[in-house]
Amino acid sequence: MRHQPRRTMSATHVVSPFPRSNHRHARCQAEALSRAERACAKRGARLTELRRRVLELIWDSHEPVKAYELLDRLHTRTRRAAPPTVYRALEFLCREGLVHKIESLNAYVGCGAPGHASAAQFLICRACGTAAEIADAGVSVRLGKRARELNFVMDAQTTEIHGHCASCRPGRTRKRVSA
Amino acid sequence: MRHQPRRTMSATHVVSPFPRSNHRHARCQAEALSRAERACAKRGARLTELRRRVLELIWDSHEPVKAYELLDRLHTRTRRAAPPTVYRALEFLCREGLVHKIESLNAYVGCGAPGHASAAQFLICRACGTAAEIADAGVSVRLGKRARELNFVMDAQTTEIHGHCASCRPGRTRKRVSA
DNA sequence: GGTACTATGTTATACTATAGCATTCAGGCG
DNA sequence: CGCCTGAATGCTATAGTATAACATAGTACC
Repeated sequence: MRHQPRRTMSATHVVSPFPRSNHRHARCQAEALSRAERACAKRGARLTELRRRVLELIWDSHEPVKAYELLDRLHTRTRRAAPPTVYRALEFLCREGLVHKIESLNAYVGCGAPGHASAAQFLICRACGTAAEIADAGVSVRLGKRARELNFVMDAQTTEIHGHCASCRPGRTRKRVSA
Repeated sequence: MRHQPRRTMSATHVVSPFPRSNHRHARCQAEALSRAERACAKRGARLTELRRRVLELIWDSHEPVKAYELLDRLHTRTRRAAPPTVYRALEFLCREGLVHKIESLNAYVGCGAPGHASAAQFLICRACGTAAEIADAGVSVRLGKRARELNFVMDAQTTEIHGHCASCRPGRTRKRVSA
């Protein structure tokens, strides 16, 4: 679990920020994998070679990836993977909280804070495709309150925000972050 | 636009409540259609016979409907509709704010308050499938604030909550609402 | 009536996801 | 060790969701 340095503890964590153009993505990806290793070890979940490879492919960038793109990139010299292969790996990774599905895109993105208690919200740039993950407890608590008022028992929430990130604001020269 | 009677004006509207088992759905549906007629008339949008029929089918219940279910129900004695027919109608209805797509279900549900300014949130019951729509300005404003902190320009937000509605709470005899 | 535009029809196909069954692999246990 | 069991993967087929591209028909406006 990674915390941003903040002056005061707040209810909002930026779990996965929009990466700076100069960020060392290799390190970012390696850290994600090692967090995943540790999380699985702790829980006795089996992060097999295949699952690890899929997770690594997902962390190749900060853009949500389609299942069939993963499939294409999974092939070895000898053989080509079939859809259930990747969907099963994705199911595992989502179940273990290592990956989130972005429903509005039918795509998958690595979770910046596996094991994080509260619900996540995503900001997705229409221009560069990058997704940032935040965890604003205020939002989830408030949604929980609204649900309770309707006698609704909430067990999952999905919040996805589309728009333009700082690097892709209209009027700015589009500065696509490579990873 | 329909407001619930409330003691105090609040930032949260229940746009489409979970219907009571005794609610007169025919009236509910008719009102939705007439709201749609008026909204389109005001904006000069053409609510054609086909589009109206699709909207009516969507309002046959408070459960989000799949595009292919609509397709099945659209057939006339003579001919069967093709996918683009229904997808185009759905595109229009969504564009005009008469229908919302529930991304996590790939399904479509009527909007209880076309023309409503702020973003909507949905509560969807896993048991009976019914979806309620609320518009909690607090949630959307807060998300907007979070976005701004990241220099993100938001232009759409999706919030979907899954769980169990009052009629389907565990321990209660499941009381499925017909419409 | 002609023209431009919008809407619908139609065929084909792309994209997303799962069912069902065979095979392989890892770990527990006699 | 060899057997058993359950989990993981391989594999084929198919279900489910959505759009491209082009033809035709309806509508509005002059």
